[in-house]
Amino acid sequence: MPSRPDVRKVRRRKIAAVATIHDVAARAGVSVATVSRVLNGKELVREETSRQVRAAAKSLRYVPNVAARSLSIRRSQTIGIVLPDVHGEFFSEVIRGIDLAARAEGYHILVSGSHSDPGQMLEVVETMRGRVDGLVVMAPDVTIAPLEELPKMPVVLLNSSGVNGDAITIDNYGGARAMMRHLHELGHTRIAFVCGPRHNADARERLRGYRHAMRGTAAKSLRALEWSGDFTEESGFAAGSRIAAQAARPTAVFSANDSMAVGVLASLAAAGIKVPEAMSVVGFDDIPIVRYVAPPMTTMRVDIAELGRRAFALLLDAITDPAAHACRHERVGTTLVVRGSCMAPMNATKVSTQPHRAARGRSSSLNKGEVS
Amino acid sequence: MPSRPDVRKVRRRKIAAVATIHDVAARAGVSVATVSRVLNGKELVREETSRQVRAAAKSLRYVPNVAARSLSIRRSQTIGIVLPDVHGEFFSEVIRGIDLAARAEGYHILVSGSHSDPGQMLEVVETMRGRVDGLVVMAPDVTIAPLEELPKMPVVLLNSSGVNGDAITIDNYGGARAMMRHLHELGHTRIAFVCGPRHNADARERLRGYRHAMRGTAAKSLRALEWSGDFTEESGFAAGSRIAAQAARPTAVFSANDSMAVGVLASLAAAGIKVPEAMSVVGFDDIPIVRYVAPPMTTMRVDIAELGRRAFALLLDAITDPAAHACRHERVGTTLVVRGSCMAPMNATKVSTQPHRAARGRSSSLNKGEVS
DNA sequence: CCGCAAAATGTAACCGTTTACATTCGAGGG
DNA sequence: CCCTCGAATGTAAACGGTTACATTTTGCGG
Repeated sequence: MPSRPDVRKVRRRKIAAVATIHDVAARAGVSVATVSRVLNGKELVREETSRQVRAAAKSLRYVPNVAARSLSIRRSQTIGIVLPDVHGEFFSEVIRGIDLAARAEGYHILVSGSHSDPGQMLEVVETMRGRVDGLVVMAPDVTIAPLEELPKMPVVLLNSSGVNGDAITIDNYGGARAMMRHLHELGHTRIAFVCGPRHNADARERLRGYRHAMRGTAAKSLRALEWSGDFTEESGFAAGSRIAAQAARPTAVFSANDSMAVGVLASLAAAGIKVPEAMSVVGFDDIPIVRYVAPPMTTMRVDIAELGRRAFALLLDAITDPAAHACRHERVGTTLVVRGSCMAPMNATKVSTQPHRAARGRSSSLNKGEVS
Repeated sequence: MPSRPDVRKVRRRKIAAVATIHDVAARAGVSVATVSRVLNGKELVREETSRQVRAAAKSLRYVPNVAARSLSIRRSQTIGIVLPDVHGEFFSEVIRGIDLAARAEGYHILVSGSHSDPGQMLEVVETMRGRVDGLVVMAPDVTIAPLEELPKMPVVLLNSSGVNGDAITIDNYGGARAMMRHLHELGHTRIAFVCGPRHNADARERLRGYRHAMRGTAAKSLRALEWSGDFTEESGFAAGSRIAAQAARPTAVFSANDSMAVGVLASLAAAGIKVPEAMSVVGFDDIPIVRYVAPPMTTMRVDIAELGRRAFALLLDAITDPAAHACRHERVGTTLVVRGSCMAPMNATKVSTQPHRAARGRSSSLNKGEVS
């Protein structure tokens, strides 16, 4: 059966609609090794040969087969991003930041979202094995523990409480303290707080910052000023409604994130409570929309895209040299953005009229007034 | 040199930290073919053997190497999503919709955003070749023409004007008509329109719907009622400010998307014009935030996640059977969501008090009042 | 007990690269 | 003119699966 091989060859060639490195080699009159060398630009090749190869590749519209390449070099030039339920501007900003940074380095990104429980997340991570060189995992409310089982794959955690690996977090505590300082300086003492999800790391830190700041004030029954929420507009609306219905209202409401603050604003409007005259409202994150609610909202800006950028940078370092890579925990700062949603309470004297200093720590800086 | 091969073998085995199909085969005492058969569940294997193989795989924590698999079967089980500059809730919703649908079918998604010009997009698409089995391309303002060059890769266009391939679009025209009908029935005749980007397909269709509806009215100098915008809050704010400054103001403003409508709302608030008493404002898209602005906004809902889902379904069909696949152009409907941002103009009589019918065509339906 | 089809399993080619090592080429020194 | 030594290039073995085809078992009627 000397004809069998030929039959196969022919069939294969027909199926292969795209040129392979062999076709390029044949066309250029060189070997596949040379083609590979030219195209990867690593080793010595005569200029003349190089030109011919490049010409052949172009004329055949040759594009290397990525699967074969990854198989051979054991790298996929792709990183995975695993997110909890993807929605809202926060996540899309993170993706955007990573995407930009990754593309600049020739990396692709594989995205998977909508994971509420660790089990499902782990499953997805499993299916990503071999497909990605590293992972950015955003799991603000699950422990990292299950991820530890992953074999030899660089992972960067976003906004997680895990401390054993690479991680990038927002300076939530510092930001919350800075916001409280701002409110205090305006003269507020009865400040309510709308909490985020109980198991969310960001939410917890913001709450911690709030509580720390409240400790020094004269307000009694502090817990009575805290309202539960889950980072959604709805929950903010609900909390705001309850606050509005109170007899002795606080003079300011600090919401653990902007989405809830928007909900608070809507509920106060519905209750006929004027903002900021009757009550000040502030948020956290500086999502784009808060600039356009009425009144424009004072908030702590978090540079989310920067978060993504830094995460990729860290991951890339871990990927390129796993041995030399030292685990790091970076923190991105926050910036106070003052808009129209707060003012000094009606019958209270301002504590201080001079501009307050930048928030404690290098990671928080101050920015009065609208930013571009 | 009989020892060379051995040296290699040993080195390889050390490097290979993860088990391969050969390891599983050895452990189970069968051939690799059998392991492959068991794991893919396609062909006949004795139950007993199957059990052993599965046990061996589990004990070795075997995970197939995707690169090898793609190389062999010429499929990557991955689809690519190419978007223009990724930001805002719209894009994250699209991704979410596709992600959910894709995961259910065992597909992964490779995302690339932030492409403003066709050239850059084409470049990205090129680097995705071989990495993905198909593409969802969202290019509302570039022609499909350059994408035609792509060799044999299924592509589904989102919100594009190209008509030659698979595509999914929003029923922008029908939605705009339905919204205008709503405004007319409230008694509005002088209705301003804030346009989207000039080359954006969605924006154009919405404008077309608006213009068609205005044709029948008594309003003269129709173009004077149209204001330019680019889908951003800023541009909406700017347009709103100019409208507010006019002598003879319109009684309603129809914004080509919600983001701009939010900007319009903010500008009217700043100008002291009450909404909806002095002026009605409506948008398009029903992004989550518009429920929480003051007043809550009336808008045309677009089920964006559904858009993503449908896009994936179409793509999957094209991928699984390219030959039998017939190019389709699907359209997703819109739904009127009435909230508090519009009412009958002050000194005008309502044209009709009876509830209007569903928008013309099966793709638009009517929904009065808040939806869940 | 034999023969034989069907079922189960094994063998090895192939997918398209990369790359260690082998080979060839050409120039300069002896 | 031969030898040596780099530089340039070629050869072929991986990478880890899938699968067509070959081979071995099984089950069963005769």
